[in-house]
Amino acid sequence: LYFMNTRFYQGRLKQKGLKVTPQRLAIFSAIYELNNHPTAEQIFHYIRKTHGNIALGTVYKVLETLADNALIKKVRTDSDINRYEPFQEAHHHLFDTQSDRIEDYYDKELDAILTDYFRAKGIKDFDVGEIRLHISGSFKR
Amino acid sequence: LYFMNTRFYQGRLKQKGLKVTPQRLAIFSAIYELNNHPTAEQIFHYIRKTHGNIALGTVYKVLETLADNALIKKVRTDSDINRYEPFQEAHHHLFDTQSDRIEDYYDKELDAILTDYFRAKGIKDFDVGEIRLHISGSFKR
DNA sequence: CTCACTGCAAAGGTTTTGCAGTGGG
DNA sequence: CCCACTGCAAAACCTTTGCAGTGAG
Repeated sequence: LYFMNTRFYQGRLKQKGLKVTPQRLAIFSAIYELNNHPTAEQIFHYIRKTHGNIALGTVYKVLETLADNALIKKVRTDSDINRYEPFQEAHHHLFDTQSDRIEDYYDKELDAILTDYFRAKGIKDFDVGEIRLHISGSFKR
Repeated sequence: LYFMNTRFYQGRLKQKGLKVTPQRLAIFSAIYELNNHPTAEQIFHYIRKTHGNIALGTVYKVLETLADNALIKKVRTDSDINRYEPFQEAHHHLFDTQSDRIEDYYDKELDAILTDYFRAKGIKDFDVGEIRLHISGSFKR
């Protein structure tokens, strides 16, 4: 997989005119590697193992930079801690009511239904941009 | 309207076995009166006008109590401040990308489409509970 | 070389907690 | 009357900011 390769991250950063630093590479790749909507703290600890002395403040700054450049996305949850995910094509989220687990949910058919529905019906006084489903429930074990 | 009446709030609190205090009545009713997903701070200031010396800590404690008892609901936004709304039948939210405005969106037809869709198709390894749409876009002026 | 980025520590803003005092049932 | 609730202040928590030093381009 291409995103396992450092060049992937270097390329994405350069495309946006951002400097390629070890910290940015580590944080950017950690979000792909952890792959479960990690918090800043989780990314910080994950990186500490391999990147001795990175600062938590740096993690926050890099996350903000990456989000501002549409390389990652902030995910808000019902708890008060922000989580992060790769910036990828539009998708929905499954939230487990019993734990803090979040999974991505892709469904082209559903997206088509929603797009058609809102295109036909519209919403009074509102221009619809992005539609995301927040689906809460429980994962079967 | 019934919710303009103090008895409405007294009744809801008693149903849940909660003590009826002036602070709880003020906070509970403020959420209905403000009617725009207020923050704890906004509720606090609104109540101060009529309730001299209520404490902000009390506002937070009462909001938690009301939410725990399904009398109100926390609404998480893209900012880091929690907002609150009456607990009412399932609905969706319109988020203005340009401001912090949030509006409720009710649509029985849409809900029927979604319910049918997920009942028929299901989601692998997941029991669907509530589905809420997070619709971002902009309000027409 | 230079300016953007990092590390560190301090500050900021929201929410929670502890505890003595009060009042609702 | 008693225990749950309130007020107040301090603390906790996540996140942001300031600044001197570093390193990517």
